[in-house]
Formats: sequence, C-alpha cells, structure tokens
Amino acid sequence: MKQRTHSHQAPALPELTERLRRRLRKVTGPRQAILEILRRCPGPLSIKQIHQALPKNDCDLATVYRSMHLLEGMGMVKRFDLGEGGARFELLAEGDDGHHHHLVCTRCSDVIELEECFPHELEKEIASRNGFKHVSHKLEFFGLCPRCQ
Amino acid sequence: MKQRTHSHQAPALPELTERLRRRLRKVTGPRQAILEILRRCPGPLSIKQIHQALPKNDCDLATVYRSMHLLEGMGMVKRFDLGEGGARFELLAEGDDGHHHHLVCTRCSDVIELEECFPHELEKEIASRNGFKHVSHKLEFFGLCPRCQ
DNA sequence: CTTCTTGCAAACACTTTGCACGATG
DNA sequence: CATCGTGCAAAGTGTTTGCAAGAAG
Repeated sequence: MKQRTHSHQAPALPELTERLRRRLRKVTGPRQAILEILRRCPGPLSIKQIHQALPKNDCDLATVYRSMHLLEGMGMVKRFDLGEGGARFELLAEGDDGHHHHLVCTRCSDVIELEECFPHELEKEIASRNGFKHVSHKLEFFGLCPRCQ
Repeated sequence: MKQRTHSHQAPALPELTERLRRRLRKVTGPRQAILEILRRCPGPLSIKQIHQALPKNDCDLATVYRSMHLLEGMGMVKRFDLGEGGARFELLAEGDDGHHHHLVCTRCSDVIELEECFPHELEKEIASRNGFKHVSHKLEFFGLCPRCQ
C-alpha cells in the first residue's frame, strides 16, 4: 500500500489549476476557491462544509456539486460515503487512486485516515471463488473517539 | 464467525409475529405482509422492492418505512447500505446480530452473501492505536458477476 | 375503550437538471 | 467569439412527520 501520512503535502493551487487546463477545463473563480479549500483541509469534506467554507458563500450550491463531479471524473478528488447521507470528498495527489479507509467517531463525526486495508489475498480469493472480476471494496470503521467517550 | 449459509431456514410467520407480540407491538396486516416478503427473499431488499412485492400494493410507502424502522429497532432486520442511495434490509434469525458482508455486481446489482470478515485482531489494533472504543466496521465488495462480464 | 398504526399529504435533505446569461480561453 | 461554466429555480430521489381516521388488544 502506498504510504499515506497525515501530513499531506498538498499540491500548490497553480499545480491544481494546471491539471484543469491540461484537460481543457476552464479555470474559474468557484473552481479555484473549491480547490483551495480542499487543499487546506485534510479530512474528507462534505458538500455543505465546502460550500460554507467558500469565501462569503459566493458560489451556488449547484456549482459545488457540479465541480465535485468534474473533479471526481478527472481523478482529482475521491468520493467517500461514510453513511451520513451525504458524500464526502478528499483531494488526491496526482497519480494517487486514493484508496484508503477511515475511522469515524459516531458521536462527533471526527475522521481519522487509516493505512490498513482489507487483505488483498483474501479479496482475490473471494473474487475467484464467486467468479467475479474487477473486485474492489469499501471499508469504514466506526467507534467512539477518545474525546467523546 | 457464525455459520451463514445461503439456505437460510427462514422462521415461520407465526414465530415472527410472536416476536412482535412479545414486545407488545400490534400484529397488523402490513406488518405480516412485510415479514412474509422478508421471509421469502434471501437477498437484502430495498424499500421499493418490498413495497412492490406487497400484495396488490395495498400498504402505504410510509408504512413500509415505519415498519422497517420498527423491525430494525427490535433487531429483527438488519439495514445495509450498498451505496445505491437507498437502504436494504435482511431478516435476522433470533439472536443473530446479522454482521456479515456482501459481494455486489456493479452492473446487475446481484448480491452474494459472504462469510469473510475483516480480521478481528487488526480491528482491535486499529481501535486501540487510535484510542477508540466500541469499534465496528462496514465492508462491502463490488465487482462484475459471471453473467455480466 | 385505550393505545398503537395507518393513509394521506406535506415537508425534508441531498442531488440533479434546464435554461439564459456571463466568463474563459 | 465560440464554448464552457454559472446562478437560479424547479424537479427528482429517498426518507420522515403531523394529523385525523381506523384497527388491534
């Protein structure tokens, strides 16, 4: 598994917008503002969090949704479902597929990123035994964080 | 892990309604009909599937939602989130906590129930290393089933 | 006869979409 | 200046809820 520390060295904003330009996507105000927020926040962010963090709420909610779709499609962010009824997003470094898991506090929703993953050999065996191809998984842990106990 | 075969020996309907009565819940038409459907279908069912399977659609959608909440609260069904935007439910045998995982076809949504689970020792270690208590997990596998390849 | 359930309709949260205006490349 | 992106409002899911009428115990 790729090393994944919490001290993400977040790419600079120009690097990010460059990725947009390369794919012939326009570099607009909302997109830059959203990337800036994702750059700064380590944890997976909800749409609402992103929208509220936007400078003076100046961009429409629909635009946030559209931007996240775009970024997801370009492989610049990864979508997570932490079972809260509402997606969460994390910025990805270039080339990273972002596969990792979380430990979520069921009380305060604090999120810790984990290195551990489901054993690959076991997953392969599950796939072959059932005749499935291209098998992957979603895995999230839930519990009470130290402060909430 | 508890043995879990696909040939669920589903409890008879009277046994199920008895569980309701024991908790002083009324045995109504819709509840019996819903239990009957859950009894017959092995896979995890969506609310829509349950509602449509109801004899001549005679019960309100809201009632299905309310019934599933009730049954979940009583530990008679387990709720799963297979990432489809819409919960799924499985009937539980008495005393079963229903913890298990699925292998879902990303194309036809066919679901296979699995025996495998995330290694318990590793989960304990994740919990203690991060100071979390009461840690559990959600785990689902996704891939292409034999017929859809 | 008391209490719990239901149907209905309205409300809610999250997300998507049509359209005309506006900004980027 | 052609194309793409945005705001706005409306619509689409899945789910919850208030309320009065109805059924179970």
